[in-house]
Amino acid sequence: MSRWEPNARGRLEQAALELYRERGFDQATVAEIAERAGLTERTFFRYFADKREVLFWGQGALTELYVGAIAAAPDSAAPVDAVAAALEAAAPVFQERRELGRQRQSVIAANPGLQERELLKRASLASAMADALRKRGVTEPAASLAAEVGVIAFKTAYARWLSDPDQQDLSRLIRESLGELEVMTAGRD
Amino acid sequence: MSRWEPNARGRLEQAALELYRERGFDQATVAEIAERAGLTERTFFRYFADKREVLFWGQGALTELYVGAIAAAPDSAAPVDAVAAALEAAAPVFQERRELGRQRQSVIAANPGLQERELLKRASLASAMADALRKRGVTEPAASLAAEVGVIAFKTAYARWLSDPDQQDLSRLIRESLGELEVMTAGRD
DNA sequence: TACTGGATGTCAGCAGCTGTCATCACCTAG
DNA sequence: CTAGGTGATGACAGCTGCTGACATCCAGTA
Repeated sequence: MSRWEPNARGRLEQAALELYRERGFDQATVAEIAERAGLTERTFFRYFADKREVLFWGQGALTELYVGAIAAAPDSAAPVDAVAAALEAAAPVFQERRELGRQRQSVIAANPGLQERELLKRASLASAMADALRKRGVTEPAASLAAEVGVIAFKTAYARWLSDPDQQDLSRLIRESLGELEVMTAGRD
Repeated sequence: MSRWEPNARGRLEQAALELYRERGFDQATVAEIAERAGLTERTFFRYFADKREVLFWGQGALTELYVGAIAAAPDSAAPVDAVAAALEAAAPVFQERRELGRQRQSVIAANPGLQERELLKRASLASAMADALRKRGVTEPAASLAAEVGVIAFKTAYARWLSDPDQQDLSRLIRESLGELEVMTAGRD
């Protein structure tokens, strides 16, 4: 394995996920990850801002997908419906990598630091979707609230979809979660 | 300032907030904080799990307040209403320390690491409230969704209350946010 | 006075992360 | 074919957050 092997980032991602699963996030050192990928610790930090980020890289591209879908929603769509359309547009990306998703989630679930990072990613997704809604003319606080509600619905649906092997259709679960939220908040005085 | 001055934790909290504001979170070292408080770095880490936690200590007691209020809500109250009652029950705690809240938030807003920690605290609050709802017989996913919705409403209301000096009544803002959420999710098909 | 327990100090050490500079592979112009 | 340029990687030094282990100190109590 000489210098300049292709796909350094991918090798680092894979090595990290493996080591985090084998010995736990805290017990795996960055030096070990880099070694397994045939690189040095310094190079790891050139690709990823920190030891956690290696599990979350790719969120950026996903965010663009959500934002694009919101922008593409028909003018007549209510804020929550535009968000719902975006969530469903992104669903296939997850459907294609269910097993990888499961592995990632089990690692994250075992470490509070990783949960923090995931929450931050979710928050910045909500913020990006709120931006996209504002560009459609939605005012605050409706834009932010719609985005946050969407993120909650997705989170709930995704967790159910990952944990129940019988569930096939992530989009359906997303719609169901949004429906439950509607029932929930309705009928107050 | 000899050993055994009282209120070590309080001195550390104050010194930390001061230093974080003076030079930024990253530039302030734990050794400096401890020195300003008349203690050592090692002692800092006996009181706080890490450098961030010093800004969030006290959440535990607050959580008990929320949970207690949910448990005390009348049996007839819907899940969201029990949560709303809890949020309003805790509001006075914040009303009493508006200026401290502002300072804390400005420090947190300037540092992603601190935002992560705040999100984690919020998530664990939501989780505790969902637990409390389940003890009232609320089933999933209604319990979790109601708790999450409540946290969003509080966050929104608190931000508005902090940033607008004209706003006096945090409870009123909380009710308004919940109302907006209701309008938001209503009327979908 | 002696003893005990909890709080604090001291010291050593690892691991995450960063700045800096050298080195290497590849590309292109001449 | 060679010289230089460019971007990726390595090597090294250093700071800081955080932890374990053990010593030390103060306050109360028998």
